[in-house]
Amino acid sequence: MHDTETRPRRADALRNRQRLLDAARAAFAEHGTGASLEDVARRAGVGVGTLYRHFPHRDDLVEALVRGGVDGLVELSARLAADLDRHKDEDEDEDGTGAGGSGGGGNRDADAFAALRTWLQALVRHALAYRGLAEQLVTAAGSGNRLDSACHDTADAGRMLFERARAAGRIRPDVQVEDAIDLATAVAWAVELTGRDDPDRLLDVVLDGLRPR
Amino acid sequence: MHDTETRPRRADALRNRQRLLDAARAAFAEHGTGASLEDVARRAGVGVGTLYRHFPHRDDLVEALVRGGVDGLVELSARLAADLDRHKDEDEDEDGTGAGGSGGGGNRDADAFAALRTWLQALVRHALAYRGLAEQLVTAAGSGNRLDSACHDTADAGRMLFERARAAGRIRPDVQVEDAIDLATAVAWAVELTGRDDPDRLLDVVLDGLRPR
DNA sequence: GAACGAAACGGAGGCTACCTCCACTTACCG
DNA sequence: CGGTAAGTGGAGGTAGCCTCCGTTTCGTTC
Repeated sequence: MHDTETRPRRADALRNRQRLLDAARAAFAEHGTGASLEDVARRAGVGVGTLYRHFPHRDDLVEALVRGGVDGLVELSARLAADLDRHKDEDEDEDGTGAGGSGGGGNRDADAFAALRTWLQALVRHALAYRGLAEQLVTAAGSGNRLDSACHDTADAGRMLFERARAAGRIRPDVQVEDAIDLATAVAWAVELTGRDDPDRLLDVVLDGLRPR
Repeated sequence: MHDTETRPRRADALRNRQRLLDAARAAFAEHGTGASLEDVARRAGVGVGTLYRHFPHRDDLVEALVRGGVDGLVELSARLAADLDRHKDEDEDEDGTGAGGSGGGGNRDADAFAALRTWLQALVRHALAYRGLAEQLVTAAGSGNRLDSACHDTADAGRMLFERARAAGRIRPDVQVEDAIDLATAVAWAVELTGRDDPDRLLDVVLDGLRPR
């Protein structure tokens, strides 16, 4: 194994890192993820060199700001999946049929899709946190970036719900998680650029499209 | 009325304009619509000043390059609509029922939707002509740009087919043409950035979502 | 075919942003 | 304290944007 011996960062470094994050949050909120990095450094009261030391690429900065949101999505997915299991157990307790197959149980199947829906809505909201973020996210996916790993986490979280919905027979057979996530992100992008007010209507169209006919 | 007395452009101006368009086509093909305008001027063997004289904004250049495609979309829409009318007449000749209402005639209704599908596929292909074009297009829509008018033309062309499909009962009541066009463009965007090979599969998901349940 | 005015040209120059590099400062440890 | 690795800052090179205006060229008129 590699020597991952990591001694604690110096106090000033920690302080500056935090200042940079705060400054970036403000700058991105104002100008989108494309905001000037020199401006970020200026707001943080720090030289550009320091910024690039802490965050070599813009994506690293974006990742740090978005990390919390990603964790939230992962957590949400876990919670929704757990709810699904709980309801499933209750169903079995209540009527004892071991019917199981992908054809029948209306309520539970509907819930699997509803859970996916809830999660994808959250994903869209997440991608709308900053202007330009949606683009940043799709671009990062598969680029080995720091942001890329965030995308992986998101994709895994989504997959869990997606496969349950699929097992419940609520997903077109020719569609993959990646399709669902990319479409949701694309919806966020469209909403962002056209200044629409309700992301969910567009997303509902996509969601309907995910279902089999 | 205004004095729109327009005397013919000078020969060198015409020549340079053409060179700029050729250069831009090449540069955009290579680097997307975000290509360096100085590079475009260089390729055209012309000073930047000349470029900006002919095309004050990047959008003007994009619009000029894309005009042909837009006209194609308008034409396609007209042709598809005409075909729809022709088949409708034939149906009436064949079985004489004036049933008309939006509920029944399977074939004709399906055709109205198929026509919309064909057209939206063409729209996606159009938005994929250059990297970055999809974004350019949604951004321009509603900005009074030169490109904006191209978007209007496109939207009008789409509306014609869309409303026929709606009249045939093949469209969810809560969806508008703009939604369909924006979603198609968003699909183009996603395809562009994720490097997918077949735009039509993603688009089919969206198309299914446009239909009522 | 020379001369003239309008039209068109070109590119220097002033911005802003990106990112690197390295001489300098500073926190931490002994 | 003093040594040193860790951290800092910002000058400077590159590139792209767009404007401005002195110079060139076209087309016309006599």
